[in-house]
Amino acid sequence: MSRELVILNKENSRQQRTKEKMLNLAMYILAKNPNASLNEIAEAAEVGRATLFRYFKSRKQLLHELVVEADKKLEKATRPIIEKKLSARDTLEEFIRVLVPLGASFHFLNSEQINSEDSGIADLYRNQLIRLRELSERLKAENVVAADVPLAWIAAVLDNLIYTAWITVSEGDIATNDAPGLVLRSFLTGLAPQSMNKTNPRGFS
Amino acid sequence: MSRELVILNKENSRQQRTKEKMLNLAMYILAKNPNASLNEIAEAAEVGRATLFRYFKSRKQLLHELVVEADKKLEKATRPIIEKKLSARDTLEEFIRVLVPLGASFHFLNSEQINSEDSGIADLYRNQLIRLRELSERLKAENVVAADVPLAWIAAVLDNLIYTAWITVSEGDIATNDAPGLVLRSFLTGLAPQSMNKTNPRGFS
DNA sequence: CTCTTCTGATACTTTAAAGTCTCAAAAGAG
DNA sequence: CTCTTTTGAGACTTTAAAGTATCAGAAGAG
Repeated sequence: MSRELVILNKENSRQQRTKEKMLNLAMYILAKNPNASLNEIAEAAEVGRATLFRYFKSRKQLLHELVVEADKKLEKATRPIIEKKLSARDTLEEFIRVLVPLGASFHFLNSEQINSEDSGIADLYRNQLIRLRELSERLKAENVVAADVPLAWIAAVLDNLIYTAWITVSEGDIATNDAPGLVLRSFLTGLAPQSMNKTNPRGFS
Repeated sequence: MSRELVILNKENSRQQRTKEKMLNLAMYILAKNPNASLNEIAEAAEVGRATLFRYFKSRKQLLHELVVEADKKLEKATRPIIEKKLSARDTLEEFIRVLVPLGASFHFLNSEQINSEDSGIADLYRNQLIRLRELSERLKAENVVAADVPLAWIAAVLDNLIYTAWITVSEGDIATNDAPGLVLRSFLTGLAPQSMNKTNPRGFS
């Protein structure tokens, strides 16, 4: 008769791919509209509603897995950067580069929509906030950001610029490759023309 | 027997005040969480759920009135500025000053949550977008913003900075009076120190 | 104080989305 | 091709929020 009763993901099976597709599209849809119905998500992922429920026993669990997923992606993207022990300025630059394409995950984890109950999740959320705050502190300490700017403002602006970039790209209004440069530039020197002798901050053109 | 069957708002009656309280709190709550339940809104406004339904026959109508309200407020705040025919730079400054305190209305009207169906509303929404876009265009034309920055990015950043300011203030993280300055500064010159040389400009302490 | 208006509480119905179940058929593996 | 796994469709139940109705009592006007 049949084998295992447990659904075991076998390396890179069909199940694995289906699940990933659902997670990806769910992230995409929910980042844009946090209260999208499971119907919309299933439709976007091109699977039946039943399949969604086969892999996630409830909306809550889907959300949970998305958060864990988002955390994993962000961790994987940012840890190598931190380990390079660059200057705050260079860390910022590399952070922006990797975070803009992860805008959905990033904003998703940063948004408060989720943290209600679910103790384990609150930690990931808190970690994320702490990371942002730490970077903000270093930027101030190393004089990359002016001393008189409140920490809360630095973190909030960074978060929002990254999310704005992601959404603007995903709606086709600006080019993917322009986005990180625009974020860095907006954040550090603003959008006014660099009238004086200011040199273009390195790297971004 | 009793008088009018129609509920007629008599200048500044109790009804008037109740309704305004509900509209204000609804705006506040919904700006933070677009899918808050009517229960939460009623609670925040300190009225019974029944009263909410007395004044707004459905959630949809509440939303509708909120949009109209938001549009009125924004119109009232910005029209005088436009009529002054200032430079783009000064217009921007005055816009930011009046829009930050109206952050909830502003972002509410700008968010896409609503525009579904309801033809009349779509117009207000479109007008709002056009106003933002026009300002962005003028900023570019008058060289307040660098020529190579995409219009979509200017408008998006402006929208988001204003909303971020409002929410940061309303959560108590930055002072009300600091907010417009931070927005203008972030937008035009960014958060980096304004000094010419990279090393500490202020010498020792 | 008296009479009317307005409100809050509560119990009720309706609706839309969440969640369950079944089955036939598509997709893969051998 | 055959046999097994996995899926999509759709019918069904449950749940939570939307929406309705009623009524007793608070608030306000004269």
